[in-house]
Amino acid sequence: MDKEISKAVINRLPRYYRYLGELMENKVERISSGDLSKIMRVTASQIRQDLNHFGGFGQQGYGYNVAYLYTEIGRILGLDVVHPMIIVGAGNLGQALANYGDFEKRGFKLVGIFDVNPVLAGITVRGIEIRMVQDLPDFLKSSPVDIAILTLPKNKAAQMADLLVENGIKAIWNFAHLDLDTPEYVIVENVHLSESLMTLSYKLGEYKKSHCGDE
Amino acid sequence: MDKEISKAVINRLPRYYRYLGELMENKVERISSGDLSKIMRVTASQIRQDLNHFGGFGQQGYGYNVAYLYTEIGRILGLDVVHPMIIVGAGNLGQALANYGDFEKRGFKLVGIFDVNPVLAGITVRGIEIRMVQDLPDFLKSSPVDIAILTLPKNKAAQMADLLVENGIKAIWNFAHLDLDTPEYVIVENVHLSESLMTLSYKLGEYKKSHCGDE
DNA sequence: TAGATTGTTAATCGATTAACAATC
DNA sequence: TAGATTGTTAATCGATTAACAATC
Repeated sequence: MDKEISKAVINRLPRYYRYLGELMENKVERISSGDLSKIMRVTASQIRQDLNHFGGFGQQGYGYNVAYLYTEIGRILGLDVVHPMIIVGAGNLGQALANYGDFEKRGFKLVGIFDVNPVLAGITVRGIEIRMVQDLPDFLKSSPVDIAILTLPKNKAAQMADLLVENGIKAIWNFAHLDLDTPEYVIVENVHLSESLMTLSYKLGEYKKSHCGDE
Repeated sequence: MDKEISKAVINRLPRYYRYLGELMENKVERISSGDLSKIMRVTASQIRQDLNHFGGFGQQGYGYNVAYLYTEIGRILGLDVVHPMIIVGAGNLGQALANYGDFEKRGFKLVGIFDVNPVLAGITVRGIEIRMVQDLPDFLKSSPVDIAILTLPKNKAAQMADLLVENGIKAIWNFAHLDLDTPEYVIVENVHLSESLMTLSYKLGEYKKSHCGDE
């Protein structure tokens, strides 16, 4: 059953899901890979190839049923299941993520917020009280948590990742600016914002070089 | 001079930069591609290949001078130049990014914050007053801005991108959950947080399948 | 000089695209 | 049935890795 699907394919799945959601909002019932390819600006071949990793969702001569495909991709992405999450690091970014309600719609349910800074203790964000990390081990014993969102500064993130793993966390959404050194079974998804911004900066430099006659 | 460097290489550059910065902090003066490959968990071949796209930074028999390579990569990434930025969308995420001081260290200087919500008018974030988007065209006429950070909700982001482009913005760091439809010369770097989280969710599902005997 | 390590070419691997037979 | 469009195999393209001659 397992053919080991490549990272490139997985990364495209949420984008398909987003576009299918939009098609549904626009009451589009069916779509061919050709039409979808025009909207998404990828090749029809890639769409068919990608989807077929997971099964034949389409029908020759007809195309794909939008609602059906949307549901199926949602299921593949695990959006049909509730994922309890905690945020570790209740700074600006942690609080911003806590306040972002859209995650909940997709089954990502925030169940706890933790920080190391006593000043934050007891403050409530979106109805959830900020706890101290000392309480984390006990909390994890009594509440199932699928995903830990790590929004602590770099210098505290490494040891916190260790603590999370020791206490049974299997998946970390890492916003700290370092690569976590976790056991291979732990799933880490990095969001390195500063690296994204540097990539943008690089392209800007290329653009300016080509448009201002420099070099 | 231009051999069109692939996106994969560009995306790795900031990571090299980060590791070299850490080596400098640890007073490491020189490093070989072999040693760096062990630390970064990539092949030495890839490191040499990547760096050689931009010139010969190393020396046979010696390796690479850490400080020199760090500076050079910084220059390639455009970190030796100040990039004035504005934030458009002063919600939780916009304010969190505004408060993140590390960008400034790398030359990314926040010069303005804008929103459409009058309630936010006049509130100051990190010394910068939130302005209304009506003032945006005038602001851009009088102040040079390299990068616009778009942290508005999806339904307002598309038209705001148009407005930004009309007023001369050439680069957008897009946090809105949609693909912007901008002219080809505009540089767009997307940070689709919900898609990153879905990817994590997918992997979690795979993990659970393989460990809980399901399917 | 001898040893180390780069820069660079060649080989491999994987991902994308094209093509088309199967079939709705 | 005829036309459309998928599922899937084959061809192409690009990126990664290996190898090694050049050279510090």
